[in-house]
Amino acid sequence: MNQLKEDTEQKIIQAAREVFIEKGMDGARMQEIADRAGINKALLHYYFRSKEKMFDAVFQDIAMEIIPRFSQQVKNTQNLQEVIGSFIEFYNNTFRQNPFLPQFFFHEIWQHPDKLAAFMKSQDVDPAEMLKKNQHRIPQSEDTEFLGQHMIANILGMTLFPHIARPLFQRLFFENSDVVYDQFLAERTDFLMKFISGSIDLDAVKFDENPDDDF
Amino acid sequence: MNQLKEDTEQKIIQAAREVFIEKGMDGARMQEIADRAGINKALLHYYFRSKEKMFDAVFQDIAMEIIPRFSQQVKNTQNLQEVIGSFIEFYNNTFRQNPFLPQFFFHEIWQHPDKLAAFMKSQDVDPAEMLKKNQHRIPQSEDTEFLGQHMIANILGMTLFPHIARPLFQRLFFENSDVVYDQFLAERTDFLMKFISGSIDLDAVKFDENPDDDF
DNA sequence: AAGCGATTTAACCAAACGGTTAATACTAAA
DNA sequence: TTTAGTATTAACCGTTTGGTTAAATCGCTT
Repeated sequence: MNQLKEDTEQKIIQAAREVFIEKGMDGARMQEIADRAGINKALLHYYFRSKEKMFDAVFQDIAMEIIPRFSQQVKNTQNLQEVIGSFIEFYNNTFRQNPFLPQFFFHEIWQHPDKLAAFMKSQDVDPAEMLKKNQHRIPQSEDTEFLGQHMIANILGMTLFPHIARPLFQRLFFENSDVVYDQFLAERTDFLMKFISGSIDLDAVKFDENPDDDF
Repeated sequence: MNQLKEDTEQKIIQAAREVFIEKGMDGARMQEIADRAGINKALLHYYFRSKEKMFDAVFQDIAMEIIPRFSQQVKNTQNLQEVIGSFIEFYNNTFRQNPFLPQFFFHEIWQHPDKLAAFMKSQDVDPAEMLKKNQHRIPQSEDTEFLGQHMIANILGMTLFPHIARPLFQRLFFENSDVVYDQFLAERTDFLMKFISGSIDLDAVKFDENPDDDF
């Protein structure tokens, strides 16, 4: 009985997860979640009292799955190269399996930033503190006091972008081919590592002086 | 009369724009749009037949405002440095004024990618073609045939990220201070230009070997 | 097999939603 | 000032929505 209960709860969470991620909190319908879970709609309210509470549970479920796994992966690395490498690989794997996930997270970032930040704190995930701890190892720049923040933004941005913009980017630059895009993503880890360590010569890159090109 | 008509139409579009951007297509309510425009709800259907058509109009309105302005700004530049510079500046300005805009675009990217791609084509905005035109000026790499795509992803990612993740990023790394974050954004153009041209020495950046740090 | 709490369902509900209608107010031309 | 078309509104409508309820079913204990 207890086993069955856990079972249904998991079926519901799984279905809710799919729908919430694909459609967003507002676009999701309780009926569709019930249908996908293969149960009656009233059961949703039996397990989770309201749509909002259900969404929170789903979010927690997802975050608990992603954040600690990522956190541990980073912990086991020591220099920047390693961090970046495992970081990019982690995201490539995660998002290839769950394409809607980034959009889902960004929606939360904008609609409930405090809740999200509080959740991270509650899980002892505190990037700022980690930055502070390593401040003395980051070279001082006369240009900025935010070198660490800039670099984190760079790495996150470059890693995430091909995933969060995939549908458009794939259409614009890869003839909408999944295969080619996956190839592009696969070689990206190496490319970024080289790019970040400054070994790619960009002075050679010049744009056409012909002014009639679009974009 | 014609003047008044244009007036109300603009009032509606303006209000709809706000609500759609803040709440998304699904989260937006026709009543709220009417309220913000200071008119009766039925008028919305008088000008735009349905919610969906109204959303399309709003989207077109926004896209027509952003894309050509950006397109022109890029056209007037010749080398990569200039492109990147004007590009970053453009986004910093645009998104500081419309913080919800990136989220809005990404939602469209995932929910209606074909519509978006078609719209760009209809506006003669074709980044792929521009890339092809300049292919011979991009250095050939033995590692990848997608150097151009990688670089565009890098620049877009690094530029956009601090905007699309702002609520969380600002809380985690800037004690949620608008002033400090704006300062961070302001110095970012310079930082990125230097970073991209490879003049920032990252070999000096090493992470602490102490394994008990979070993140 | 009877009893009992936990689980599941069909039927229902009030509120909110996008959209319609019919009547009114406005504007400009005659 | 009448008239005709446009713009605007109040009231209404059917549907969908998240949520409730009361009854049925299941699984276990005695």
